[in-house]
Amino acid sequence: MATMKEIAALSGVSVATVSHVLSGKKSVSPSTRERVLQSIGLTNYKLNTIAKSLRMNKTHIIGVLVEDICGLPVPEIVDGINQCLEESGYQVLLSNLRLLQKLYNQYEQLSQYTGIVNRGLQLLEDARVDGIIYVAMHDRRIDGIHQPVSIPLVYAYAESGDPANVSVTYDNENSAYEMTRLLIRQNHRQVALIAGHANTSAANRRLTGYRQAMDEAGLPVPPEYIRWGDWEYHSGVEQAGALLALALPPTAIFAMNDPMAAGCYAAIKRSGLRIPEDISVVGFDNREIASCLFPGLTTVALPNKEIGHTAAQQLLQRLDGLTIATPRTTLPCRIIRRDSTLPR
Amino acid sequence: MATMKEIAALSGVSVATVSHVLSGKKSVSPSTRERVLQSIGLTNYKLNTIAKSLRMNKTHIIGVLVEDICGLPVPEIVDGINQCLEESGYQVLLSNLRLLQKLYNQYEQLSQYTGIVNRGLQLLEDARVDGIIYVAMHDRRIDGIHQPVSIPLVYAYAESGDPANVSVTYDNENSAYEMTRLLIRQNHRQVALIAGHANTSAANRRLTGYRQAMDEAGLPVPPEYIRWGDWEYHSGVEQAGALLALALPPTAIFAMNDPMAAGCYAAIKRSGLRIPEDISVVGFDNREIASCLFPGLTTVALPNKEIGHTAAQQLLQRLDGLTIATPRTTLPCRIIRRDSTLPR
DNA sequence: GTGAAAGCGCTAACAG
DNA sequence: CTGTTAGCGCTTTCAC
Repeated sequence: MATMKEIAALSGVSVATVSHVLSGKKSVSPSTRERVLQSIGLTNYKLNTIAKSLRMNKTHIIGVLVEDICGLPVPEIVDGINQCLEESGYQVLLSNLRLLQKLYNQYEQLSQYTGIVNRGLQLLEDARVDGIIYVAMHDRRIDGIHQPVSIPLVYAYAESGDPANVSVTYDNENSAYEMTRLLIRQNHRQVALIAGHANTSAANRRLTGYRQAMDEAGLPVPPEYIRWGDWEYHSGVEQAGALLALALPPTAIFAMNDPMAAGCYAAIKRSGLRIPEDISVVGFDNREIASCLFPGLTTVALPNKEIGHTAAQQLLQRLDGLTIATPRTTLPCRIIRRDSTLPR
Repeated sequence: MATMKEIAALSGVSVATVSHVLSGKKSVSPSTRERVLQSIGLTNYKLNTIAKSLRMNKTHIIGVLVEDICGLPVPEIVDGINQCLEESGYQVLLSNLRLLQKLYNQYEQLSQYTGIVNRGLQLLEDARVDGIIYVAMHDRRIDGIHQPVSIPLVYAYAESGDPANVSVTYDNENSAYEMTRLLIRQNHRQVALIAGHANTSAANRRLTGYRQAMDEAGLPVPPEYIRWGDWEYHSGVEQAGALLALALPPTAIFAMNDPMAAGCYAAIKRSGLRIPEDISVVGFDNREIASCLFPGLTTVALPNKEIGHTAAQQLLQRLDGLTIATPRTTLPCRIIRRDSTLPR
C-alpha cells in the first residue's frame, strides 16, 4: 500500500502538496493537482487513517457498548446507529459486554455489573473513540456508570440516573395506556394484566399505564386481575390459567410481552375457549411470534431503530460542540393491530 | 491524558525506558521501574493505542462485515466472535451492510450486492484492520467478493466459492436428514415437506437431506408431498392446507423453518386436527416461536455461536501465520425435541 | 502555489 | 541497564 511519500516522489512534489490536494483545504495549481491525482491513480495509494488519527487526535470512530448483542432490541438499535453514522463517515467499534452469559440475566446485582461496564468503557476510551453510545437491553434507570472524562456518552434504551446525561428510550407507560384504551374502547370491562418481573422498571411503568387507563374509564381492577409473571412463556400459561379459573374471568388479557401472550394462547386453547371470540389477548414487543400465532397477536412495536438513530444523532451533535436542549428523549411506540381482539 | 513523555519527565528517565517497563521486553532496574510505575499511578496515563498501531503497523482490530445485523443468525454469530476475541485482546470494528433495507431481500441480484460488499470491505481495509470476518445471513455459496490484498478474510455462515478461502458454516443437509430420520423412526411413512424458496441453497440442501432419508428407508415421495413455500408464515398455512386436502394426507410435516411450521399449526388447527395426536409437525432454526407454540415445536438449532467462535479462531490462527489445514468447516446442528411429534 | 520542518505518541535498533 | 536516534504516515504552520 503506497504512502504519500511515494506519491510525492512519483509526481515530483512534496508530501505537503499531496496532502493539500487530497484535503482540498489549500489551493493547488490545476497542473500539479492533475499530476498528483494521476500518480494516485497509478498506484494503490490509500490514506492511512491511523496516521491521520494520531495527528488529528480524532479517530472518527464511535464506540458502541452493548450489554449483549443477543438482547432482543439490541440488533435493531445498533442498526439504527449504523444508519445514522453511515451518512456521516463515522465507523463503529463494537464492545459486547455479553452480560447474558456472564450474569445469567441476574445482572441487576450491581457490584459485578458496574465493574464489567466500566471496564468495557475503559477499553473503548483507550481505543480513542470520539464518543460512546451505551446500548442497554432492558429499559430502566442506570446508575453507577463512570462518566468518561473527555468524550461524550449517550444512553440508548435506558435512562441515566443523572438527568443531565443524554438518553433515548421509549414510552412504556403511554404504550400500555394506549393498549388498555384500545381494549376499553372495544367495550371490555374486565381487563386483566399479566405483568413481567415485579422488580423491573418496564413492568412497573407498563402497570402504571394500564392502571391509569382503567381508572380513567372508571373500571375496577380487582387484585386478582393483576398477575405477576416472569416475562417467559410458561408464566403466561400459568397466569392465564389462573385467570380463567376465576369466578368472573376477564374478557380480555393484556400480557406485558409476546411470549407470555403466547402462553395465554396455550392456556385458552386448552380450556376450550376461542381467541378472539370468547376472549381477547394482546401482547407487547412485537416479536416474531406475534405474527406467527394463530390468530395474529395485537401488540405494540418498539421504536428500536429510531432509538438507535436518535442516540447517534445526538452524539454527533455533541461532537459538533452543540448541547442537547432536552437530554432525555422518550420515543412513542406503535400499536400493531392483528386479529386477537374483538369488541364485546 | 498523560503521555510517555510526561511520565519520562516526571520520573527523570527517557521515554525509551518508560516504554521498556511498560512492554516488559527489556530488563529495567527495579528501582527505576518502581519510579516509573509510581509516576504512572500519579497521573492518568494511558497508552496511546493509535500511536502504537501506527508504529507497529498492527491495530489489533478485526473487521466484522455483516450483511445485516438484524439478520436472524447474525447477533449470535457476532457474539461467538466476541467471545473468542475477548480472550485475545482484539477489538471489533463492525461494518453493517444493512442489506435487508437496501436490497429488500432481493440481494441475490449480484451486481448491486457485490458493489456494496466490496465497498464495505474497502472501508475496513482503509481502517487498517488486521483481518476480516464476513458474516452472511443466509447459508449459501458466495462469489465475486474482492479478496483483500494483505489481510486474511474468513467467511462465516456461508461458503466462499473459492475452496481455498476459509469458511465456517453448518450442516444443512445432514440436519434435514436427521430430522427426517427422527420422523421415520417414529413410524411415519407419509412425511411431507414444506420447502423454502426454491432458489435458495439452504432449501435445496435441506431437500437433499430429506430425500436421502426417505430413499434410504424405501419410502416413496410423491411429488405432491413436496411443497414450495417462501420461508414465511403464510406460505406454511397455505401449503399445509393443500397437504391436508390431499386424498392421502401426510402423517407428518417437515417445514423447513419455524415460521412455516407455525403456519402448519394454524392450518391444522383450522382443519380440526390435533398436533401431535393426528399429525406431527417439525420445523427448523429453533427460533423463539418454537418454544412459544402449543404444543412446543420440535426443530433444529443452528450452531450460530460456534460458527462465530470458530471463524474468529481460524482468523486468529491465520494472523499467527498458520495455515488452516481444512479451509471449509461444517458444524453440526442439534435437534431440539419438544412435543409436536408422536409415533404412529 | 509550493515545500521544509516540526511533531502527534510510540517502538526498536543501537551505543554507551 | 539506560538513553539517543530514527522513524511509522500524516497535517500544518510558516517561509519562500
